[in-house]
Amino acid sequence: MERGSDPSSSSIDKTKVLDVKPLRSLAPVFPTAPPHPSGSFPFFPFGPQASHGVNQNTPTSGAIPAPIRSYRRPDGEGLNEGLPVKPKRARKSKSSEKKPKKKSQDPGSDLSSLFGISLAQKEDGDGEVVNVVLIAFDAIRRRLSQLEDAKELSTGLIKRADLKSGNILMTKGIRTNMRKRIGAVPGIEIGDIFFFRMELCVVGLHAPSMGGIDYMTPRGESEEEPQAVSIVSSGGYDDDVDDSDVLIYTGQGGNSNKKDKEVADQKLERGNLALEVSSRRHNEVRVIRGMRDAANPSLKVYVYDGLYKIQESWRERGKSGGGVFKYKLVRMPGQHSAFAVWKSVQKWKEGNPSRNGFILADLSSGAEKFPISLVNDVDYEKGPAHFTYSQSLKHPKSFSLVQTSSTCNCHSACVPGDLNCSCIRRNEGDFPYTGNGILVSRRPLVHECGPACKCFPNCKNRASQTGLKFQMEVFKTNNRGWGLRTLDPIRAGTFVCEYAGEVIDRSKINQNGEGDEYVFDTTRNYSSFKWNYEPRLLEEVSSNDSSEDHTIPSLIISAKKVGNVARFMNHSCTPNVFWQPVLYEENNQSFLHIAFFALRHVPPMTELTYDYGVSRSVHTGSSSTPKGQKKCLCGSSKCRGSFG
DNA sequence: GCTGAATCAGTGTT
DNA sequence: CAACACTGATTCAG
Repeated sequence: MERGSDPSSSSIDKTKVLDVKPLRSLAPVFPTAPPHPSGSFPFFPFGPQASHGVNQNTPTSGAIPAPIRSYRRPDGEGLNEGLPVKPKRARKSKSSEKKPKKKSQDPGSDLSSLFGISLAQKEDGDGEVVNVVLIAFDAIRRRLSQLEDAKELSTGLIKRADLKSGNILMTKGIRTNMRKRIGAVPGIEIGDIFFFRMELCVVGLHAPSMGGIDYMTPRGESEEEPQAVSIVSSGGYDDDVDDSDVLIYTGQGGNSNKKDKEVADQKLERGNLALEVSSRRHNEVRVIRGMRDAANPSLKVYVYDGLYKIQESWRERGKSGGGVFKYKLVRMPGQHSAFAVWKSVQKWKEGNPSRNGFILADLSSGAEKFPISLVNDVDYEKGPAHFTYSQSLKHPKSFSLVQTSSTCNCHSACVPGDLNCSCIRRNEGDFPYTGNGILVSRRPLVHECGPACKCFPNCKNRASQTGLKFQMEVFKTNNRGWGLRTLDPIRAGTFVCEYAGEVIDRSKINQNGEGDEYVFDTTRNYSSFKWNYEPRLLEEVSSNDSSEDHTIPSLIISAKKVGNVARFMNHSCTPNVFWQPVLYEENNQSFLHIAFFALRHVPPMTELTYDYGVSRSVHTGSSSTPKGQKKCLCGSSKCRGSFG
C-alpha cells in the first residue's frame, strides 16, 4: 500500500529510474554533526534533503553527484502506453533555431532545480518526484492557510490556498508527468489519495482543475480523435458508484450553469466524444473516485482507483430532463484493490463482525476516543506481550523542568495573528496549526496551550492534547511483528498520536530488560528531510533560522510497561509519520512531549511508520549491519539496511 | 498567440 | 444543513 514499500508491487519498475536519480543537493548541505554533549543535539527541522552518510555505501551515492541534467530516461519504459505518443518537442525542427521564445514565462521563474526536478522528470515522473511535488504543494498550501488565518478579516487576501499553491507550482515548474498519457502514470500508485483537485493536476494524474474528463488529441496523426485519459467521479453528476469494480459514469455538459434553469441535452463533443472514442478503441481510462471524508465531512477525498475500460455507452434521459451520456466502466483485473478497501473498512466500522483474524475490539479498553482493534490474519499469535495502556506521558517526580512555565490569557480561544497571546509569541508569531488542526511546519519546538491557559480546552493550539483524530488498529505484520495502521484516510500534517510511556534516565535504557525495544530517544541521529514550505516560492525572505543549530532537550521514553498505540509503530526508511517536540505547561511546569504527525497523505489500511533514527553510540558506514543495530525490513527502495 | 468558454471546486453565507 | 453565490485555474477551441 505504502509507496515504494510493498515488495509485492512490481507494477512499476522504479529501480531504473532511481539508479540515475539526480542528487537533490543544490541547497546548502549541513555538515555531519560532531558529537554533542549529552543532553542536547543539533536539530535541523528545516534542513533540506541532505545526503546522509548512511547511504554512502550504495553504488548510486558513492558516485560523484551528477549534475541535474544528467538524468537519462530509461528506454523501453513504455509499458503503460496504450498508444504511441511522440516525444513532443523532439522534432520541432522549424522553429528550433530561433530560441528567444520564452513560453509565456520569464525564464527566471522556473525553480524546479531547487527541488532537484530535472527536465525529464517534468515530462515523465517517478515515485520520488511525485512525493517531492506533493510535499511541496501541501507545504505551501498550509503556509498560505496559516497566513490567511492570521490576517484581519477585512483583508482576506488569500482565499483558496489550494488554487494558489497549485498555481505557484505550475508556474515555477514544480510539477511532473506533464506529458499526457493513456494508462498508468509513473510514480502514482493505485490507492494513492488526494485532498484537492490541484494535487491531481501537479502530478499529472488528471489535468483539468475542475473538469471531470481529461483527454488528449494526438496531433499529427491522420485521424485526430480525442481520447480520454482519466475521469473523476465525485458526485457532481448522477453516477452509479455502488460497485467497486463497475462505474456508471455520466457525460459532461447539459447543466444550466446560468440563471436560466433550462437543461440542455448533452452533446457528443469534448470529453463525451473522447470517452466514446476510448470505448471504441478499448483504451484504458484512469479512474479517480472522489467522496466525502467521513471523518471530515466538509472535505473531499480523491482515491486513484486504477485503470478501467469502457464496456458500453448509451444515451438516456437524466433526472433533470435533459439527455445525458452514460458510460459503463469496468475495472481491469489484476490490480491492487483501492476503492474496495474503503468499502470493506466501512463495513467493519458498521459492526460487521465477519472479519478475518479479528481478535479484540479495543486494545485501549476505552482509554482512547476510538476503539483500537487488534487483528492478526497472518498467524496464530493472539496478541502482543502484556503492557498497560495509557494515553499519557509519565514524568518522574525528579524530572527537572525544561523551561519556565507560561500561560496565555486569551478568552475562549487563541486567535491566529493575535500577538497578545503569549503562546503564539512563543511560536514566533505563527499559529502552529491551521483552522482544521493541521500542523503547518516542523519546528524545533511547538508551544501549545496548557491546562492553566485561560483559553478553552477546544483552543486550536492544543492539537496534540485532544485525543486521536482517526481510527487505528494494531495488526500483525508479515515479518516485523505487530504494527500500527490506520483505518481512515489521513491528511498530511494531521496529528497521529503522542508517544506515551514513562520518561526514563539514559542509564536505564538497557537496564529494563532486553535492549531498547519500546524506547523513544530524542538524542539519536535522525535523517533530515524537507517538509516545510520553501520560502523562495512565496517570495518570503528566507528566515535563516533554517541554518541555526536548534537544540532540543534530551528526552527518553520507555513504553515497555506503559504505553499507547505509538509503541506499535515500526521503523521505515521512507516513513509516512514524523515526530515533533511539543511543549506545554502542566502543574506549573513545562513538559516536553513527542507528538507524531502524518508526513504525507496516508490511505486507509496503510501501516504507520516513522524513522527510528540511529543510536549515537554505533558507528555507521560499515557495509554490514553495525553492531547493536537491527536489520531493517521496511522494504523501501531507499532502505538504509539497518536501524536502531 | 491571445481570448473566451467550459468545467464532477472549494469556501463562506443565508 | 441545503441552497446559493462567488471566485477561481487549467486546458481546449476558435
